[in-house]
Amino acid sequence: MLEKTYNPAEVETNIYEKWEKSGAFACHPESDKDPYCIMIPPPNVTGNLHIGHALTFTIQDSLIRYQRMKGKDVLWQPGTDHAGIATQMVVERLLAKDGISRHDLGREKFIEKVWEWKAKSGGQITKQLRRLGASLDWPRERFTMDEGLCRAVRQEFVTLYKEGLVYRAKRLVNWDPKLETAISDLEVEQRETVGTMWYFNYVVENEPNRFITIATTRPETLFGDTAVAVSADDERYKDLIGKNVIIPICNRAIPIVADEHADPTKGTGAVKITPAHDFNDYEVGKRHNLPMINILDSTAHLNENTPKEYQGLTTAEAREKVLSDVKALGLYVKEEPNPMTIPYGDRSGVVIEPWLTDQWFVDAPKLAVEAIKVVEDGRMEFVPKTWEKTYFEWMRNIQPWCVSRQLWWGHQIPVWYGPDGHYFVEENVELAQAEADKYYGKHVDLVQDQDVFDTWFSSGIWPFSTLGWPDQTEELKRYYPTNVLVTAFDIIFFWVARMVMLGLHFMHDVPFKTVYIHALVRDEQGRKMSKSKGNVVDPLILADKYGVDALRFTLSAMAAQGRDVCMSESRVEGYRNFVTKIWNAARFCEMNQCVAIKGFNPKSVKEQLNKWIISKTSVAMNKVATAMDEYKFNEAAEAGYQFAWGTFCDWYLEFAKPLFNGDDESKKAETRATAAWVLDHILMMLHPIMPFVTEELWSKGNHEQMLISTPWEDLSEFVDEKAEADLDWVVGLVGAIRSLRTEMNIAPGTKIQMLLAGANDVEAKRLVQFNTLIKTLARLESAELSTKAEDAKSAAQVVYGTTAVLLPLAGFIDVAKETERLNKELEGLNKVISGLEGRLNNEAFVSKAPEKVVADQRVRLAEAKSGVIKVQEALARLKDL
RNA sequence: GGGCACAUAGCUCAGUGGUAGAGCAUCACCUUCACACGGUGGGGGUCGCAGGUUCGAACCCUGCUGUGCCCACCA
Repeated sequence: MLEKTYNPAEVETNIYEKWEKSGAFACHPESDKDPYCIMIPPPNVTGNLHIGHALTFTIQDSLIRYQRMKGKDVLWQPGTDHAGIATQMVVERLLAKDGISRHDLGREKFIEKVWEWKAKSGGQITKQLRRLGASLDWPRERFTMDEGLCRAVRQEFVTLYKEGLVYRAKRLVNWDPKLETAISDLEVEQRETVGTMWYFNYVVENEPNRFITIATTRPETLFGDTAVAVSADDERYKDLIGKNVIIPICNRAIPIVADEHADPTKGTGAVKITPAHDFNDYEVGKRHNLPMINILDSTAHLNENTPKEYQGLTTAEAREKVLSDVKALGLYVKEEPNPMTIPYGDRSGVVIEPWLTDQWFVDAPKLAVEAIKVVEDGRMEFVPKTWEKTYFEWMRNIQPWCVSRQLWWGHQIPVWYGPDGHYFVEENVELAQAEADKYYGKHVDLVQDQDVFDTWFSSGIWPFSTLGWPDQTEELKRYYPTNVLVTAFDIIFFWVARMVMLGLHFMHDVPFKTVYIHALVRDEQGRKMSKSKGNVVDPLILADKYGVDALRFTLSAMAAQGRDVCMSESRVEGYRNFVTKIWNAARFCEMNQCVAIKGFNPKSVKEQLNKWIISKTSVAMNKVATAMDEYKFNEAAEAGYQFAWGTFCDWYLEFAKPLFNGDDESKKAETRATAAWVLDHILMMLHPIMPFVTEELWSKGNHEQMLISTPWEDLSEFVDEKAEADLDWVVGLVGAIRSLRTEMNIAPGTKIQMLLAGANDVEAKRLVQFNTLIKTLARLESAELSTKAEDAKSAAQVVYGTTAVLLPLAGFIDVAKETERLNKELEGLNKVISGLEGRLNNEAFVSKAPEKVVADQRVRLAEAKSGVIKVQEALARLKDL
């Protein structure tokens, strides 16, 4: 006997262990089934499951479970990411608590500490994935810094280098002075602020009374100025071009150059050029061969290229000092507020400095060509399609990708330098040493590049590195390209684009055929969740409180395409109730000895009621399947919910009650078997979304295998339109009677008579055939055909299709109230009629609209008209009372 | 500055040319022998605004208003 209420916490752990131990999650490369593969977007190894994870992994697990049931050989590849910057920061913060910096420890010791941290907290996220029910093929779990993947990353880099797609260059990059590393454009966050524009005079060399006024938002960079640019056409400065001006404070002479960058309409039309600290100025500097003076050290303090009294100051301190010094020199003109955006590091939160350094770059523009083409020609598609525009937009404007990071945690770059700076790009030190020995003609000591790769450089090859690449494994051949990548839009650029470029380059095929982009999870008010706002919803707390199934169902039900998912606890509660409802339905079936019969043939059932529910089951299964095939998870969830609750529980089980308790043994047996069969299929169709309660209930049934491994059945052959029409009519009739009863204020327990007027042969037959069902559900003493006009005397009436439902209630009817009610009904019907007539009298509508639509409207008009007559008759009768 | 979304019931959202929907909330009645985490029945919407296309528009087109996001620029 099932417990009175379902206790999710108790069963979830047990069921998951059972699945995992049984090997139900394992892929079978040797099988002859069609493969289906999803690569998990590897979460940060030291991360914690947040609500966004819960959504993306629920979706993936639903797809995986559905495809597994559909008979595919499924691989859901698990793994975690070393997440270079994020992880290094966490460990540095921990060390800082003891007053230690990573530099105190040294690189080797520090990395040891990170591995220790990983060993300690690295299992957290995979435990949480299990809690969520994720059916990942765990024995295949990979880590972006495990031995195989390290080898793959080295090969990736060396191959790209030898193909000329990787190069080393001294360039202006986004420099994070807190983390002391270069970061990519994508890791820079632009924040809007109101800054200040300052105007200074630069005195013209040898002409003490002449000066040029420049405008700047960064006065402190003046020590790095190497020119002042004006427009060649600017009349104000034409004669100054070629002359020098003197930088205030440091009194260095720099030339005035003509350059297109200077816009006569902005500022004063004269702009100071600081090539080493501004991306635009850098381009100007290159055009005019200007020196590039770096005035900052790696922590954004002023360096030895600035006057002594400035050295060691922060940029903010330097700015104040420059301002007061310039004012003291009498060269200050004015200042005004200036709205502007300032770059911040998305991890460190500090202001990013453009800084001139040597870095490794991947020739992304070249790799992007094919990556654009595959989406254009449909070899890869985005769902929803609208994201393709975003993808194109970015790919067509892609910049070289800086892949080196001045961090310690990550894949150290496989480049070795000789004493003279000559370098050797090889997969390991032995190969590099051999090359170096050859090159120098003797043994020399090599030093490996101190930098590591951008994390995305390793996750970019995730779809094939996890399958064994560069070895040509069976798995690689079988599961690449994968079927779908599921992710939120925020990492299309970071990750998706890189995987496509690298997948196409190394595997000569797309990494996945479909990219499904789901919504971001927001709070109830639609705000982005963030720790600082304190509106973070912890999925695990919800899971503990309401059960994982309720959480998963909520996320699926809200995962409509292209929308944000707003998480509200009341929704979770509502779906927890649904889980309970299923549980109780199963309990009810159990109480009535509804046992699944092996070899039960739905085609053999005789009762129309049973044919009806079997047909409805078939339709529901197909709805769920279609929705899953189209990534419409909300529709899949809704179809299962409506069928299980709205059809099976609300109607079928109620209909079945008298049969369960009836005397007809064969009817009883058939109904019991049917109920068990339908319940099993409800468990089946809900399993991908709510795996735990369904498996638990399945395990109590008469089954040899677990639900997770049970094939999804196509039940299309059991659709029975006749049965559906019959019972749907009964359902509608009962609804009409119930509604009328309530309006007439008849106590729910009171049994009354019902007469049906105006029924045709089919309806008359149904009334007889389903008499017991109708009486039971509508709480009637009798349900019969009306044969004579007097039946309608003192009866309350409601129109149902072309029939009239009569409840003889002599003495109970409040004439005034009933008149009002009928008039309201009449009004509604007349409104419908005038609308339909207007349409049908329109020549253009009748001739141009599809036949089916026109015919449909005619039927509705006829129904409404017969309804009007019936209501009018009822009104006339009331007058006689 | 360029681009992409979005605006439907009190709330959260489905609905892409043919009778405006769901869940939650709300109201009334019901402790009926699976379930009060329940049952039954209600109420509630000029589908952001203005035009246009169409026999017919929440849906397609144009403009407007508002909201969100992305990218770029910013002396």
